[in-house]
Amino acid sequence: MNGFFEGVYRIAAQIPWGRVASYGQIARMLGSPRSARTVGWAMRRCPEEIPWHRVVKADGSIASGVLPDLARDLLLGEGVTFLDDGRVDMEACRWEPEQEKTDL
DNA sequence: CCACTGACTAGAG
DNA sequence: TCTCTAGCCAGTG
Repeated sequence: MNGFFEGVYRIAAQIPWGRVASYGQIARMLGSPRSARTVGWAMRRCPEEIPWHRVVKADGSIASGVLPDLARDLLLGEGVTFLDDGRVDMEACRWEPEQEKTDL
């Protein structure tokens, strides 16, 4: 079973503590910037080894189907900052896999 | 094999 | 600022 979703799991599992990634971002890493839906589809069957709560939408809001309250609680427990709108502060907690934030 | 659906995203009206 | 559409991959009926 070597497909798109396997790469999704691999990347999602690499999300560090206190960081969040968007579906589109993961899709981009896999080489398919438009396959964000497939990423979400793969995450729908996310194994226990996948920190699904660290995967949010591009605007920082928690994806549907997921337990929003649980995800928010987990993220808050990891020190992830939230906006006044109740969305994750992507600008502050965005996971940069290939970027070292050299001079941000 | 064809059509629909899904935890999404970005652009256009 | 909100709503709608098109694109993507994989699975199910």
